[in-house]
Amino acid sequence: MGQQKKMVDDITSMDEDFAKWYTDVVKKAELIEYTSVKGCMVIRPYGYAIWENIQATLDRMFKDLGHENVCMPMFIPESLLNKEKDHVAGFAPEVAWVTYGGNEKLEERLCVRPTSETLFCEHYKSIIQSYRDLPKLYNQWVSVVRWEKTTRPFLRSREFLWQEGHTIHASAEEAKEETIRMLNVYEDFCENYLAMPVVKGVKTEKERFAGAEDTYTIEALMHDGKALQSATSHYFGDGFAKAFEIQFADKDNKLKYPFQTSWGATTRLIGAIIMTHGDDNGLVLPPKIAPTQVVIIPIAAHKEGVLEKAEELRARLSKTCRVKCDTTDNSAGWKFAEYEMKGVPLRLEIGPKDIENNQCVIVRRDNREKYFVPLDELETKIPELLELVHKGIYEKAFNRRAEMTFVAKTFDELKDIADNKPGFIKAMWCGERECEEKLKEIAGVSSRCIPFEQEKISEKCVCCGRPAKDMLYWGKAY
RNA sequence: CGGGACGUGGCGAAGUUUGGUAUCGCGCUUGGUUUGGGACCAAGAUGCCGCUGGUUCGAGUCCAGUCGUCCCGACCA
Repeated sequence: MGQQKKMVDDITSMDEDFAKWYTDVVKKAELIEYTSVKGCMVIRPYGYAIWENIQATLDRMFKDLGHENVCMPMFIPESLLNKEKDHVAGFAPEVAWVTYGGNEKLEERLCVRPTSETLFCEHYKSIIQSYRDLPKLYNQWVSVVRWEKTTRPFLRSREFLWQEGHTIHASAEEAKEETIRMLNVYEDFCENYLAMPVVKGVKTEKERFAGAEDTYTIEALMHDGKALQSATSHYFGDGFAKAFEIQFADKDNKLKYPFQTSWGATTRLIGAIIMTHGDDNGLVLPPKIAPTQVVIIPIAAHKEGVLEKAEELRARLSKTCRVKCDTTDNSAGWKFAEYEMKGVPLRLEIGPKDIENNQCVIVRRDNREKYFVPLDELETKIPELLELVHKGIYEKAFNRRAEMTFVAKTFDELKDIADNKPGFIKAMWCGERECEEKLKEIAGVSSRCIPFEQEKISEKCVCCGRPAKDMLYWGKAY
């Protein structure tokens, strides 16, 4: 049997210190361990299993839309990184460089990829000649490195795992469609698999990805009222194609520049799950990505027949769900606390009394509701309960977001909300960068996105009073 | 990169002011009793006190440097 480590120290409560609560959960649920390199963490089996489930689901969604997986190198020569000037300006400050190979100093230093646009461009240039070669719908699952100054597990590490999709199309329209299609995939995934409501929209020019024409985002609201950008999708136009001289012969036999997109989601999603659903007892995992969906706890396991029954149920239920049976000799109470901390959606208790009545007790992680379930109904009841947990945590998150979303019509209102009420602020904006910067500087909020679902809150910009263009979500962000 | 806190068995801490035998709780090992909300008894094992140098008869403690971690800002997935 595995380790039987005891977690006697309580998790710091969220209200007391949210940041401490977060690191407590991350450590005590055994998701990560720190290493000797700042910002580089070990993702432990339980944490990695969550990522594998995220990965498996997204990968299937991508492939259903015709995307293919590839794998680019980890190194980018400096000259290649330098080709698109906005792009390099955006990333240069945070790249790690390789300057030696063995004992030899390299003639040209290599950066460890912070993102792979340049590599994809170089590759596309060499494989695309004709419109018949388009589109290419590529994706890769790799890690990237960004030398961040401040690091936090999952939310900001120097190396992180992600997928980056890179597509290239014959027309701008097709590329734009792809950008939105993938944004919708992320929204679908967050809401229906992670039970996490998101706001979908486009970034302002100031917040745009380096080298993109448009950056689309889904923004989620964490328990403490801070926003988290959970995935992005970029439309590049033909800017990269021009910088990298990618051209194709179209049907009319004229050389044209193709249009590109890129889109990504990272291990940050695990941080989002923790901070969206977690509570003072620890993690609460969305059933669809929980490594263990049901944990069986034998009660009075020394009594005759209990362990056998528990094991029999485990074998039976493994066809229905991801199930685990804890047969260690820790006390039942210890196990209850342990699996609550690990966020397992359902706990199944089976003891002598239950066996006598041919039933078991099932307890939901999200609200601790208790169900007595006849053993022969488990195959139907468990999927139902998992679905209820999914809906329960989605609704809780949705309602909390609604309670923490405020409307500001004037600068003073906005400042007051920003200072006193954590959450999203909806306010009108004139479109000027100056106002955006002023709100950041004076109220401490950044623009999260211009949501697709617009509301006309007022006619005037919340900052300068001039005629407003759009309604924006503002907030403090991770 | 600025401001703050910190580094002592696996984990969490005390000890540092005033230099003098390395402490406590948890975990771990063995045996026994327990088991429906973090059980108990007994016996054990585990320390380059972050690292380097200095002061001193003697340094976890004082001095200098260095590395790293966490939190709050600025920047970022």
